Amino acid sequence: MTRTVLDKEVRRSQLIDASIKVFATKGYRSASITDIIEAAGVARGTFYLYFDSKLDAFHAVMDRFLDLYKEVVDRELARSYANPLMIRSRIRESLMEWLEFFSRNKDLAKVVFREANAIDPEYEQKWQAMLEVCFKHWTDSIMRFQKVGFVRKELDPRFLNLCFSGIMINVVLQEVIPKERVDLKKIVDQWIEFIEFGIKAKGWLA
Amino acid sequence: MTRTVLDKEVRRSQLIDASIKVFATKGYRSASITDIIEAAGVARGTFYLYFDSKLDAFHAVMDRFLDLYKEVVDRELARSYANPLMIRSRIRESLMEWLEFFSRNKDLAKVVFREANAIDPEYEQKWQAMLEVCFKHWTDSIMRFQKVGFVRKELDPRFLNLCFSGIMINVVLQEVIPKERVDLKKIVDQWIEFIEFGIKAKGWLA
Amino acid sequence: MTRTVLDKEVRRSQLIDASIKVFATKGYRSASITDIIEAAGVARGTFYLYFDSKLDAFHAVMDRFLDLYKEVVDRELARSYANPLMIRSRIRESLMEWLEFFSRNKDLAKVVFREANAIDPEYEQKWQAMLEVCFKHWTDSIMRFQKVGFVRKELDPRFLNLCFSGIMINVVLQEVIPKERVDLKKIVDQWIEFIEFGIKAKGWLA
Amino acid sequence: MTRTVLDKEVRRSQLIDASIKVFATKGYRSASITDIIEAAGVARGTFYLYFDSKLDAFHAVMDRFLDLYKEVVDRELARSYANPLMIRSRIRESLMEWLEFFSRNKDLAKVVFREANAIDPEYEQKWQAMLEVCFKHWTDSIMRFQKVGFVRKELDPRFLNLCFSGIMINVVLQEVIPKERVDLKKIVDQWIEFIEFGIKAKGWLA
DNA sequence: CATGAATGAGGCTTCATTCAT
DNA sequence: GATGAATGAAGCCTCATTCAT
Repeated sequence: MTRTVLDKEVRRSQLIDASIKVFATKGYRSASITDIIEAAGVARGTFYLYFDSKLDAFHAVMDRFLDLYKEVVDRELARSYANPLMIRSRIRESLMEWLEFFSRNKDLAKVVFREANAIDPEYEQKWQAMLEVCFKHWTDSIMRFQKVGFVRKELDPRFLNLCFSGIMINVVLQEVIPKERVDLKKIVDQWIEFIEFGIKAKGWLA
Repeated sequence: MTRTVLDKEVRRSQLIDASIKVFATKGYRSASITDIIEAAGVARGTFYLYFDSKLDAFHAVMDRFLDLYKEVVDRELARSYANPLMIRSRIRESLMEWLEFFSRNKDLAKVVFREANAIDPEYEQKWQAMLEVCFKHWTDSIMRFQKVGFVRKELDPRFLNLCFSGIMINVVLQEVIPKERVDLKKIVDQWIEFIEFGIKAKGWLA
Repeated sequence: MTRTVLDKEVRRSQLIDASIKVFATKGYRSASITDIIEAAGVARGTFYLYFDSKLDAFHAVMDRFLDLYKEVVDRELARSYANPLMIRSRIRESLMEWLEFFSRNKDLAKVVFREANAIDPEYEQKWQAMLEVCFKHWTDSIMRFQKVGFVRKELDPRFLNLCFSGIMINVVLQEVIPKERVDLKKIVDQWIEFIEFGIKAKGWLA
Repeated sequence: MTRTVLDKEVRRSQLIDASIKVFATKGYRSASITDIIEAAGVARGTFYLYFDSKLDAFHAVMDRFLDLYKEVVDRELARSYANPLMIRSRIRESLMEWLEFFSRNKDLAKVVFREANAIDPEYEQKWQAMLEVCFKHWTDSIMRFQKVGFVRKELDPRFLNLCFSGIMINVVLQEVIPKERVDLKKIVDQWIEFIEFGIKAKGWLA
């Protein structure tokens, strides 16, 4: 009907936005092209002008996520952990930043965390690659902290990473995303409290 | 084709088995009835003799899971935590049992943990009910341990639960399921070590 | 489950009864074997012990109808129309008897009249044959009445037959079958009044 | 395949045409979407672009019929019956027009008259509504003629209507539709002759 | 570039019929 | 004979993708 000519990148971005929203709401498999083009206010054919397929749009969504993700990682890498006295506050800052990042991009986080486990033969491969990118950074950090002496050496970094990412995913999915307003600071407090000292009460025998 | 008449319960069980395998491999949405009946070596109509629909088969899979799950819970509840000196070893036992349970039922675990987050309006309701059943028990345990004095009172049980279940899901999904042979004992050791004392090295300043 | 051994003819008749009821309620196409065996309280396999197929059962139903139909025809043929003075009352009797017949066998009538027009490639042929049997008798009667001089010779017997059967079908379908209690005598009165003298008022000009 | 883009209304009309033909040949229940799309020379998906379901297509067919039907009714209502001397010729005209209408739209007539009695829970409601529309007009006419004095007052209009519609249906179904060329005028002559004066020969005693 | 009608593979489900028990 | 589990062809419908305009 009314046809609007937009800058290619703008239109593409607009389509990715719509895809994110739709994938977040319905999940990759249940989402239909119709959903996406309706959300984007665009004709069917237009979708295929910017993506080769539904899967391709999904890839674009993940790439979008990766880009944003990397930004956070870069900021984190820029932070200096040289001063041992500041390590704890730095970790707190980092955690906060991640939570804020996921909180800012709820729909995107929804897609990524939800589809992450939803085995879909179609995008399996891309997923694995993406997860690797995401989690490599975390494992690296842990190992660095062990070298510095902040984290106990008897803990397996890979296992710790499983714990941390599991917590992150669960917290984001169950707390951050569903609630309108969350006190991220409180979450971080609990988080730090738990991972730093564990659950065991001080006085406990043995 | 050759036709084999089986006991109703046996056939039903065989179909559930096939469903579990297929759902584990492809996910609920991607799985087709064709996949299931091929996995079960059964004619199309036979499937509908035992289930009203694909969703119904999925429900049956979840019920199967719940039944097995409850067995573990029951065994756990039977265990006495009266003696404070034994609490740690009891927790170790419990953890081990859960890991063994998921390890024994890898496909089932795959389905449950993966679809758990996959937003599917179709089975949303059943899921919520199921998850509640599953996680209520964990939160209860944590609170009990706090009363006894084993777990620090300043930790929010609900948050701890998020952490524990996140860890469990991630560990099962990334370690237990994909690997042919896993040293569950080693995992439990790390696990206990981490959650009991946290990550922080003893001598660390501040 | 409980198996009852019955005389072959009895069981067959019981199945035909059930078929009639089901076909009357749902129509041939919508009726399922399941409907029939449930109505008959018989196992699936048993149905195929007595009929080759659903169509075969339908044929049996029609044969049942034809048999009953012929009985009425035979009784009618037995009636003498020799005395011209009695022709009108004889016709009245005949009409009454037909209406009573259809009234007695409502379900059967429903099936026959409804499916009569519902073109189903499956039973087309049998239908045509059946209709011919049914209506031949009527045309014969009309022609006989023309010979006797009761019916005007300028009326085409075939056309008259179309009229009569159309009226019969419509009256049975719309009046006799749906109503719990019908005053058949009243219907016959109107009927005779109409076909004997037509609609035109006596005094009407031209 | 080769793809032809048509005006939406044209394509829809083409699909209704195909539906009419298929429903006329096989009946609603036996007709399959495959039949219809083959008759229309269109892909499966195209059908669902224009109808929600098979039932929806059937509704469209009925609506098509109703539209045409109403046209005839309107023309009839426009005709004046004021002059008593012309009533007979007016009725003849009317009858002729109806026959011509059904003759022009044989397939449509087939569908309507045949499915009219076919009990199908699916379209029951729409049918009843449609039949009411169709037959109300006829009963009204009869009553008007009684008031004018043309039709005998002792005849029940409702019953007469059953007779007339029964005749119409039967004549159309058995004479007009199956025969390649029918002399409609002859039919109307016989028809008028019969309903006006009835069957009884003048001289007949009593 | 944009549009949206058209396509057809493939998914879910029904149900007449068969056959092992 | 009777039973009912098993079969699979065939029906309805969806939806990712294509392509004429």
